[in-house]
Amino acid sequence: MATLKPIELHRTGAADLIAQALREQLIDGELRSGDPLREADLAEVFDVSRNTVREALRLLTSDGLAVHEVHRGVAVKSLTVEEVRDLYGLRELCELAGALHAETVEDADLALLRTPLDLSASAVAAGEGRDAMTHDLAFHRAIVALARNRRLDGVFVGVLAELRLGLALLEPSSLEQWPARNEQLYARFAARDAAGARDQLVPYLARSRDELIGHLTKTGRDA
Amino acid sequence: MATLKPIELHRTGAADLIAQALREQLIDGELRSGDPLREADLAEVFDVSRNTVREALRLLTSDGLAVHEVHRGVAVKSLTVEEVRDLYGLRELCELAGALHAETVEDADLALLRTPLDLSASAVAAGEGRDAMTHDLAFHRAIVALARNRRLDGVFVGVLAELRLGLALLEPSSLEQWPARNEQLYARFAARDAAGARDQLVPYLARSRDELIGHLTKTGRDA
DNA sequence: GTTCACTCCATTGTTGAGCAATCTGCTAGC
DNA sequence: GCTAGCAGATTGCTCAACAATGGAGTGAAC
Repeated sequence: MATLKPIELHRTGAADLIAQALREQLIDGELRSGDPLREADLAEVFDVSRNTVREALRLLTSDGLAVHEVHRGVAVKSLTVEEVRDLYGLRELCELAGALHAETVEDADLALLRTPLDLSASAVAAGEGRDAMTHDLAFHRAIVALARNRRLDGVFVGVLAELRLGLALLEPSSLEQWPARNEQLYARFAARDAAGARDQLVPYLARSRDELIGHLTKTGRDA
Repeated sequence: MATLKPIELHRTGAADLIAQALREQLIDGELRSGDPLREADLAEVFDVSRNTVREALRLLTSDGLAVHEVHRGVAVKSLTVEEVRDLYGLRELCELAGALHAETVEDADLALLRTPLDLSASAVAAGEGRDAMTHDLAFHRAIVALARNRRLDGVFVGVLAELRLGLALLEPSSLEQWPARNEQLYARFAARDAAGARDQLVPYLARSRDELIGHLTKTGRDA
């Protein structure tokens, strides 16, 4: 028998499913920063036992999406300005690592950059803020993936998930400028111009960071 | 009353304590890669309930120190060659980010580099392999800390913990060359020479990586 | 002798109830 | 107004149970 299915079946238990469901709600901004995640409530909502909920919450906290204080329970994480700065610093590191490989990018890689870009642009056009952001971030994930380092990809995914906690609260209008900027960035990759990509990326991220920080300091202490 | 204690008491529950205890055993190499972590056994050893053990194991797996397969339980992670390569890639990124700040390093920072260096050297001289490695890695953590990005520090700590899974199996004799190389690296920082630090660091890490990979491929498939 | 099917057992997945510890908000007393 | 202390709510952890699954062993069929 040939090795028919090298793919992992990826079966998951209830705790993982619940953690995933919560992750999506966090990312969508349905749960606001600071909201408490009460075990009993969640147990009832998802119709599982409290123990299972606890496991799910442990997963979320080690993702950095929630914080856990002993005897006070778990709450949706609030990003401080400091943390946003650090996250963007790390994000820059990841994306620059990908941009380094712009010189040797292959056509197949280029296609992987192109697809989310188009999806993001049409989502913006359609006013679908959530999808627009999802695809925009997928574009950036594709950039990081150029480094061909899975661990790096994992770090980046974590960074984005946490950033999205804050990004979800931005005005939808903020998204409108993204497609054009992403397009410029893409052009540098298509031209195999690593230095150009780098020079494009750094101010791009700085602007995005400052926009988020500005929003945080405006609407309240943290978010 | 003045703000007497701004420091967080950092109280921990049983699950965290157990996770920490296991982490230390993993780092010490007392638990070999692939060893199963059976819930019932651990519950008895630590004298806690199985549920608490489960929570601790969840923490370990999300640290990347253990792997979890549904209905098959948790086992100490085995590093593949591929993963070691990725981990070192990420490690390089982190340390280079720190090295970038060599230009502006302050005397206080320099002291933070110096201390673990000396400790490591004397541990090597005393033949204390485990301590030598601990302090050696603390030196590198201090390098990364120069970037003043806590999130980056966190990533780096995770990378090192995972790497240590494999490093623990190296021959003690491998450590003997480290102090001299660390000393050279330190000299570059003391001279505020970022480019020099960079040029020192990259081959340093490459050697370390290849040593570990060589050991892995020699002693068995993975470790 | 190999292979397949079946059974049995160890282990994990999840539940539900229960109790101690701790936090929080409220009330009573000064 | 302030503090002490008293519920009520919530978390931390335990215990016992049972279902689901995986793996090892057994034995029959080829």
